[in-house]
Amino acid sequence: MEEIAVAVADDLVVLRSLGGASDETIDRSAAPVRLGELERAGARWVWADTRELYPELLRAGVRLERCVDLRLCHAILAASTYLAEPLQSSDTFWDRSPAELLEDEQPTLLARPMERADLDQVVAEHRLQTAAVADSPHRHRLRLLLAAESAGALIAAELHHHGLPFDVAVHDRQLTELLGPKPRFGGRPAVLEGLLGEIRTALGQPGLNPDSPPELLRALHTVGLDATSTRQWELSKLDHPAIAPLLTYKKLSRLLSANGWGWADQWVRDGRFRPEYVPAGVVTGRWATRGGGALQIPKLLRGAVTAEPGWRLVVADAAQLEPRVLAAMASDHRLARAARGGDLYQGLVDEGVVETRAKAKVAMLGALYGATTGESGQLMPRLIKAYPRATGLVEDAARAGERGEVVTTWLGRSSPRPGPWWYEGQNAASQPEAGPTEQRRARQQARDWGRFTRNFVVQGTAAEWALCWMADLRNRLATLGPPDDRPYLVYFLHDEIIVHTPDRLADQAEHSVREAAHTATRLMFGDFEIDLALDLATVTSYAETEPAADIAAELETSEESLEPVDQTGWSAQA
DNA sequence: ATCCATAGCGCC
DNA sequence: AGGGCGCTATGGAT
Repeated sequence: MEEIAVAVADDLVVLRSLGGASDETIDRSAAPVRLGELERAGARWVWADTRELYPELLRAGVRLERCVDLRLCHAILAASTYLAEPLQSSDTFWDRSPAELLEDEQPTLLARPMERADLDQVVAEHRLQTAAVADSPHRHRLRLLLAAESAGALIAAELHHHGLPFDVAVHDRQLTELLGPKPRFGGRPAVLEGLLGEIRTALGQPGLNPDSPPELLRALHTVGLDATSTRQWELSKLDHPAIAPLLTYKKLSRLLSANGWGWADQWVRDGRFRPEYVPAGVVTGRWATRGGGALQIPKLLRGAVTAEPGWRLVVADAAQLEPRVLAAMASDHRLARAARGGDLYQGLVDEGVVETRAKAKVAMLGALYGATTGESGQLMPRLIKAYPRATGLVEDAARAGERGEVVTTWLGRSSPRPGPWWYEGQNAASQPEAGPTEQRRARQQARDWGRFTRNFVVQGTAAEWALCWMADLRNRLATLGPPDDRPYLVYFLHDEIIVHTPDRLADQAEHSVREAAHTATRLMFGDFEIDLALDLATVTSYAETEPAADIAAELETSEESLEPVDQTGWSAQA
């Protein structure tokens, strides 16, 4: 496989085969054709930032199979405790994280062009990274992580390029059903207007604006309700005729402002919702998104996500991904046994750890998030007794965070350190003259950071699994059908994917989704027996998955066949 | 007019 | 008094 370094200037693209030496300079407009040729000859692309060039290649119909996104990889390697020596670039160009760069890109008047690396910088950084990884005691894990991260960069661009099929007519119908018809000249829809009247009457405040929390709070006080906030869960405990319409109003008003007609006008074009995906936009390695709030499409509106005629949606999510990943990380065979089958929480009940599924869920999430009080905190001792290895792993991560240390995911993404103020606070509190307030605050801050690091290792490793899953899936799908008529990814959200597939290939797409999950599990955890169960459905509308998934989670356990999987094409295996 | 922090709620 | 986000409206500050 030939590695080709790529640097982008304004109108030019420079290529250098890392096996040879001579550069090739082409017009940017010629890049799709030239890169397409080299791609077919088996190139792997090495560049500073996938976003520099890949979107326009996609627009020109060129899909690439493999790349190294040096900036994303640098961010990992600059922090990873898996490196024997910290990555030392003398070139500060690479110090700027992807997230930082995105800040710059905010659509302002001063929109600066993206900072660019030249070809020598690209080649030097690639050498540096390759050498650093080769020296690492965990080189296999790091190579897998970097391959997955880079594949993610390609996938993110492709997801944006394709967009999620979204039917604005269905969306309009749903909104109309819930809110009343779209107001023709602005203003509130009829249903909201009606609720507003009820609220104002019940509270005796004809001019009340319930969208203003302080104003609403004052109004509640005047009718003798002593609420301390206007949060849903607090309001719902109050007994007053205004409460019911108020809660409905808040829900619908939220829906209107976040995902109403205006939202659809702004974000849906030509039947596709195209958020921008930001790989590693979250410190744990999860992706972020920009635009349209793609991380929070309300379940209420998922019916508007529909396959095109002759196509279907394969919707899959990894059930209870985080506790399963934790079991594998900790080699906790007993937790892995509870995870066998579709429902890990039910597994805890069957193993006699807790009495009900609901308790199992609360206890497990409490362990992952660091709950100390309430029902979850009460259940912790039983969880610790039953699963000392799994709980021990997250406890260790929490303790490390409380000491201000760095923790690292399974494949090698390390946590940031708290800011200087955090260490100063800890230091001050440990002095003999420190006051009780000072000490209490420092302990609080230590525990807060511990909860972050506790969750970091699990959330981050789950994100790695999801990346491996998607990367392998992408390659499998690329082998099905001709380019214009084959399944492709259209959505990703932490542990859930949607594939848009021609009807006739739906079965193969489903199969690929399962196989990719097995591959991801095997690549990350080798022979450790852990079942990463998928909830999977082929549907016409995204909404069809919801009730089924809920019922399945409550009542059933689905069996997964563990078939052997073959070689993967995207990861750097040793 | 524009920036910023906060409250609140949606998702995992 | 549970981890991670994005987004909107509000209201005070500039």
